[in-house]
Amino acid sequence: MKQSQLFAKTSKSVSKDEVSLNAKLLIKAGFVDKLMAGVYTYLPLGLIVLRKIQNIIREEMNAVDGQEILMPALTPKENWIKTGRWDAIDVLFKLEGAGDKEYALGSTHEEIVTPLVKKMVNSYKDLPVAVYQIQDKFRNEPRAKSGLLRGREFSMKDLYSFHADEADLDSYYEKVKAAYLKIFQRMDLNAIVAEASGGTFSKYSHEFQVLTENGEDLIFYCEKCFYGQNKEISEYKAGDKCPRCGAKMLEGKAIEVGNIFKLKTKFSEPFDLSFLDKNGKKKFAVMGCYGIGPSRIMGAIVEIHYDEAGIIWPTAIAPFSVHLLFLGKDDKIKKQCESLYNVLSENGIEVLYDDRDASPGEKLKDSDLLGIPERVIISERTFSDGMAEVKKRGGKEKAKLMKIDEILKKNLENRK
RNA sequence: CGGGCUGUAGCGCAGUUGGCUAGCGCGCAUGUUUCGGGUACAUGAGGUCGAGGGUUCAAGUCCCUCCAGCCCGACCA
Repeated sequence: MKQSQLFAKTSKSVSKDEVSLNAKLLIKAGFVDKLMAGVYTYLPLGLIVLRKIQNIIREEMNAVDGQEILMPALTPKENWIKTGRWDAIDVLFKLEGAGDKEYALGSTHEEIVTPLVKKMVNSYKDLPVAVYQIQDKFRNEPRAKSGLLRGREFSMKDLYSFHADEADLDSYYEKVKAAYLKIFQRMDLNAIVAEASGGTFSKYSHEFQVLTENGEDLIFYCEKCFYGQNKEISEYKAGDKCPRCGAKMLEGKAIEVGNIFKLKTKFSEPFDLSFLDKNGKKKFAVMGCYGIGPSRIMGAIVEIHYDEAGIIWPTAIAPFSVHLLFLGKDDKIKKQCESLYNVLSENGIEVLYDDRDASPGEKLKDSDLLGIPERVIISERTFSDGMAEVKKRGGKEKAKLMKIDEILKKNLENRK
């Protein structure tokens, strides 16, 4: 992509009301635009990042036999009445339609997925089954805040699993837990699995917490084995011994990027999601639900991977893998730069090419701000013998000169 | 939802005890200039002063109501 064509531009300053780090950087760099408190537009670069996050999640959900579906965000009141959550969920957005019909914008989808699965499942032979979707959720938060971390409309992946018995739920639950850890690893996030309130159905749910000063949650975690508990339920204090390995427990602020629950039959009972077992006996399906917030992940990653100059995207979710800069005004050199851009692009390398007629300083600053992992500069200074300067964003290594065709070769290899 | 702060050009801000045609910087347009860390100069476009009401000869400025944004707290199924 040519930077001169990019719809969204960077800005030098950002509204003084933006205090949260992720909002400041993402707005300044032109990844998102705020429409109102807790509601954001994803601009081209931001949308690429969001989609990459969602795709990693999608791959890992498919790998645990999740089947992707897409349920409506607009949902009928009756379903929520059935479970008593029409009044119980105070962040539910409610609205009226034609003929006095009432609706809710989905803040979660148990009320929709359970009757859906009921239509497909009659026998123990139909179980287990797991479906998921990646969709915007709506929650009427009394106080949206912290940029992408707590919004009123936000991207969510929600997986629901259905089992013939609790033992099967338990083993699938562990599988999903492992898949979640893999997802966060792939995005360079160190997630701690923390025990949290399990509601009325099981002792604990599990939260995936990423340590950072700007986190909303307080957790206790073991410095060695990373066993963790949310402070809400924890009886530990900093300095206690870890019950698993005996090392020291620490206290830390963290962002919750995922949460998994064993719902058991809480929803299958009201919707009569039942099946006949081997003995022809009617049983309720046993359920689990598993959520990850891609937009919140995007915010969390910025909160963690940045420096004074801007964002430093982890490779797996960076909007582009190479930021190619042309500095100077020599047309011959610019042509060389352009042909490198063409060759890289034709070979499937994701390149953002700064072809703008802007000063070197401006291009370099913008490049830091955008945070693309590798920067390649072609200018008069480096151009002798077809050389270009290559530098990793955020790394400690110094820039090095490479032949232009080596850069191509290296990128093709990296792609494998 | 309670408490606090804020609202003047796209963004950042100034605007004195109410007083004339509402300014500055960035950005934007045009021209010249410069070209490895937001180059310099010139010219220019851009404003319901958050909205409504009130006080006054006169309101960006004072008063009331509302709206929006941010922060702290509560909340987070």
